[in-house]
Amino acid sequence: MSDLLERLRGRGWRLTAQRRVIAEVLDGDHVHYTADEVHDKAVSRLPEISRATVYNTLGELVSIGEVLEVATDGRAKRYDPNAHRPHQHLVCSRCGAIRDVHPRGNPVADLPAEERFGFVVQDAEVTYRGLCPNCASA
Amino acid sequence: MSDLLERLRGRGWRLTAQRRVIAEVLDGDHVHYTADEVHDKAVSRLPEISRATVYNTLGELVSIGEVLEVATDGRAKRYDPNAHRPHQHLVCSRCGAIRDVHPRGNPVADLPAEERFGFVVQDAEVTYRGLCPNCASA
DNA sequence: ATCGTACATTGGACAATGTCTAAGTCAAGA
DNA sequence: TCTTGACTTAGACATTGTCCAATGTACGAT
Repeated sequence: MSDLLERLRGRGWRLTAQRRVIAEVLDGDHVHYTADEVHDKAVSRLPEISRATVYNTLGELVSIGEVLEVATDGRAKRYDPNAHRPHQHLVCSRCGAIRDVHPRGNPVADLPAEERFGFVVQDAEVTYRGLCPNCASA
Repeated sequence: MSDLLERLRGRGWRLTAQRRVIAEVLDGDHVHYTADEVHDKAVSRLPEISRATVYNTLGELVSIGEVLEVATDGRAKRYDPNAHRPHQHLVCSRCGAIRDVHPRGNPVADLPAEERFGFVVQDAEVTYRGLCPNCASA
């Protein structure tokens, strides 16, 4: 994620303190914060950053493909900085914990032509559900 | 869906006019309404039905497994009456149209043990994304 | 057939998440 | 350093969902 700011500058983005802080918050593996969580963490580094900026910036990062938007539970969307390497998600149905996972094979290939209804299928998003070690033992 | 009311009675549910109307609205294949869409359609048959009843009833139908809850886009959840036969969803990224589809194989089998992080994996939900015939030709 | 009661429904307040706008601020090129 | 257009801000507003106290009603018991 350290070079995200460089990539953004290459796209003509202005490098503001707000964008720097948001990029820092989104750094790491298995990071899947909601917009408000990103905002909370950003506020602790830059107290006057506004919710609107966080929403705007996340939306822009998603639309240029630097961040993935994940809707695992119909509640708030979560933002995943690991957009450069394809992966899927494993979610605990009890506590909501999320891990990035890499299944074998290509799910799109498993959809037969006669099940495509004339759609141009671009990709597939897989959400595995189960119980995390903590919740399974409780 | 015609026998849904019978199954509900078997579970000790009271058969109210409201529940009957909601069951009627949810009848059919490729039905994926949001709660408010269900409410709108129900209102046209039973004008005084309230939003709270629709939300309550949908929530109960989901918790007993008669209806599936689908979060395809992080907006409103959609409700799928085809809970008895396993299937996945194909969504148009442009207009949001949804079809039920039946891929080959079992996606859970494609997740290697070393990618499970100690989770007890119960099932997998696959969302195929692409363009529907209308949007693809436009 | 009617009655009593536990269950269902209602409306409206509230909560959570997300969007929009007008006005002020600032990064970066000239 | 100046200028300017992009960025940020605060807060109003929109959408989706939840909760609660008051009211209504389905259905077994009488």
